[in-house]
Parts: sequence; structure tokens; C-alpha cells
Amino acid sequence: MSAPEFFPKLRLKSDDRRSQILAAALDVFAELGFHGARTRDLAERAGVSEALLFRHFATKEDLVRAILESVGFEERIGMMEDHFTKLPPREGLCRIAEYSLTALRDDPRVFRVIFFGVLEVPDLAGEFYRKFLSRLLALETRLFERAFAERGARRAAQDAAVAARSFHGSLFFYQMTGAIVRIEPLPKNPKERAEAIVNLYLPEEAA
Amino acid sequence: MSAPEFFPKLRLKSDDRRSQILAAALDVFAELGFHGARTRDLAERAGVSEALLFRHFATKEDLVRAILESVGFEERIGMMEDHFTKLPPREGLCRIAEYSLTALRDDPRVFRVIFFGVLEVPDLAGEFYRKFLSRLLALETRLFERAFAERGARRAAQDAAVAARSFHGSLFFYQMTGAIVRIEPLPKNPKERAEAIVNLYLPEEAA
DNA sequence: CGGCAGAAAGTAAGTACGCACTTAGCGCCG
DNA sequence: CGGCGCTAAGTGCGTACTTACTTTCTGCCG
Repeated sequence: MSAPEFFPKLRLKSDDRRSQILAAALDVFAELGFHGARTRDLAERAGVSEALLFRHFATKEDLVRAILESVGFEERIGMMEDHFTKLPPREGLCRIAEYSLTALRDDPRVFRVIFFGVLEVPDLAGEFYRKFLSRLLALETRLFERAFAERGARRAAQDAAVAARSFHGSLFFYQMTGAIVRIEPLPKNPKERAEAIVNLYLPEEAA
Repeated sequence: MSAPEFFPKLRLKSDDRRSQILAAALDVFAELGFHGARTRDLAERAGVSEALLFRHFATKEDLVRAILESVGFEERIGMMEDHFTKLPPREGLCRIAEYSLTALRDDPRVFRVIFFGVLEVPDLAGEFYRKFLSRLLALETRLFERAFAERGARRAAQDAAVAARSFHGSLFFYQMTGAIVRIEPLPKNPKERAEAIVNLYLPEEAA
């Protein structure tokens, strides 16, 4: 659990305190998971009393939800949909993979909180799928459809859906082992690895 | 939680009772997760008192460990290593995929317990990686190495490791969405889907 | 075949403690 | 001086695990 952060005990504006608590909570939830994190830990890490914590967030579950909200998935996925759809499909997929691997390297905490949340808070699983995963899968499926079409129409439409799921699973592997099991080392160079992964599905030489 | 099972209240031999408790626990842990399952639930489902439960398993954590033990991973993976290494690499990979998808369809509970255990019981993550995942990855890597070698030595050795991880991730996707999120439907025909997945990595026509 | 001792299977009723969440009130800033 | 930020000190409930005790089986001796 380490020492509580050493904030000078200032009086903060409500919003500032709120986001400071959120930041601390991201840390603690990532380390300990939802059930593992005690409200005491959360308050301590933020350098405030438990009472204040409950003034800002009615329940512990609300706090996780607020974290996931603050990450801004909706916008991020929207942005991906906007930008990557236009790209050549191969590149679109590279960008998705690179984006995922980079985010993972830069801050695995977010992935940990998601995994913990999805497993430990039953409602969150479906919510996450609806708001995020299903949209990403749809985007990936469209990209694969186009990629397959470009290389001769040998493949059925269903193949693109299967490819998208397998591809997304590949990214999953890194998220899971990098953020949760934490034994496999994360790829040093996300861009390079992203291309290597896409190459498995859409070999360059065949282009 | 549903009604407690309707076992006639027999006196059982220690070993029989033990495995009956294990069976019930598999059910409950799969439904509720490690923290979510109360020892009360576990006892109720098995139709015995909590005291008896603790006579058989010293702690709740021991009980999960015993479940994972009873699944017999060590033997299963050993068997895979023995049999699948000899096969043509493409077929070996198909069999691994098929095995995973079939097991998932037949009893997702096991996968749920693993996921929950790995996330909620920190020690279990490393343990699981060492005993199981790393060995499977090694097997898959060897198969990819051979497959790549057969099709002209264009690829570096590292590629096989990346391919194995991506491939395993693809299986992961189904385990995760099938067992945890439970929105995506599981593939109806595991064998067919297994081949479709392997095809993405090693297209038939190129053979 | 009793019958009886001792082990093994089982339980009802705790216990102690950890945890999410409250209450009642203090003091600083505008 | 009013209200906003903040806290010390609860509260009560849920839960993993125990204790102390009863019931049933088993094997052995006369």
C-alpha cells in the first residue's frame, strides 16, 4: 500500500478535490481491484477523510464508474471511428493496434481498472461491451471487410467478423498479460509490434 | 442463488463429500467470483454446514486452488505437448484451438473460475502463467516456427513468438466474451471456427 | 452374533473483526 | 456570518473462520 501521498493539507475547490480523489482512486483500484481496495485505502491515498470521499461519490461503485467516465472512452472510440474508417484498411488496423499498445505501455492502470471492474462488478461487463467493445469490433470488422475485398473476393463476409474478433483478441493478450499477469514483458516499440500483428493477418508481400 | 440442491442428507465418506463440495464450489465461484461467493453460499449449495466445509478446506482460497487442481491442467497440457507436437504444425494449432473452444462450450464455468481467480487472488496469476499459459505459449511458438519454416524461411524467429501470442489472444477473446461478458454468442461449431482462426494465420491456399 | 469403544462425519451457534457508509460538528474563506 | 470544505469518531452489518458438542459408522472381543 505504500505511504499516503504527501499533499499539503489544503482546502480545495470541490471540483479540484474531486479530480484529485479520482486520480488517487485510479491508482488504488488498479493495484488492488474493486473488492481489494478498501474505502480506507482510497481516502488515505487521496489524503482526505473517508467522509469527504463519500461526499463526492455516493458509493464505491460510483467511484469506479466515474473513473471509467473520466477516461473518456466514448470520445476516444468516436475519434477512432471518425479517423480510422477513412484510412486504407491495413493502416487503420495498424493504428488501432498501435493505439492500444501505446495506451497500455503508457498507463496500464486504466486496463487493470477495466478488467477488475468488468469481472467484479457484474453490471459493468455488459455496459462496457455495449459502449465500447462492440463498437470497436464493428470498426475492425469493416476494416477487415475492405481489406479482404481489396485482395480478391475469396473470403465470405463472415470471415471479416471472425478476423476482427481474432485480431482484437490478439490485442487482448497484451492487455491481459501486460496489465494483469505482468510477467510477459510489454512490447518495447508499440508501432513496430502493431505492424507485426497486422502482418499476421494481412501479410505485406501479398498486398 | 436459487434453492439449495436437494441431496438426501446422507453421511458420506470424506473423499466423496470432498469432491461433492468441490463440484458445488465450481458452480458458485463461477457464478459469483471469488469475493462474490460467500462461504455461506458455498456450504448451502453443497448441502452441508460451513463448519464441514472448513474441515475439508482450511480457507476459501484453498478451495479455489483445489478446484483448479481438480481440473487437471498439468495433465491436460502435458497431453497436448505430447500429442500435438508431433502433428503437422497447422493441424496442431487447429487442435489447440478446437480443444479450447470445445472446452469453453462444454463448461464455461472453469474459465470463469480461472479468470476470477487470476484477477481476484493475486498469487494465482503468476502461478497460472507459470504452470499453464507459458507452456501453452511455448508449444504454440514451436508449431508456428515449424509452420513458417515449411513455407519458406522469410520470417525471423521472433515472428513465431509474436504469432503464438496473437493466436493465443484470439482464443482468449472467445474465452473472455463467452465466459465473462456473455453477450457475444459462442461459436456453434468449435472445429469449424478453430479452422477459420488458424486460416487467418496460415492460409490454406498458401500451403 | 451382541455390544461397546473410539474414530470419523456432521452441525448449531457463536466470535471477532473488517468494511462501507453516517453523523454531528468544527473552522476557514469570501 | 453563512455556507462550504472537511474531519473524528462512530455504527451496524456481513463474513471468514471456530468451538464445543451430537450422531453415526466400524472393527474387535467375548
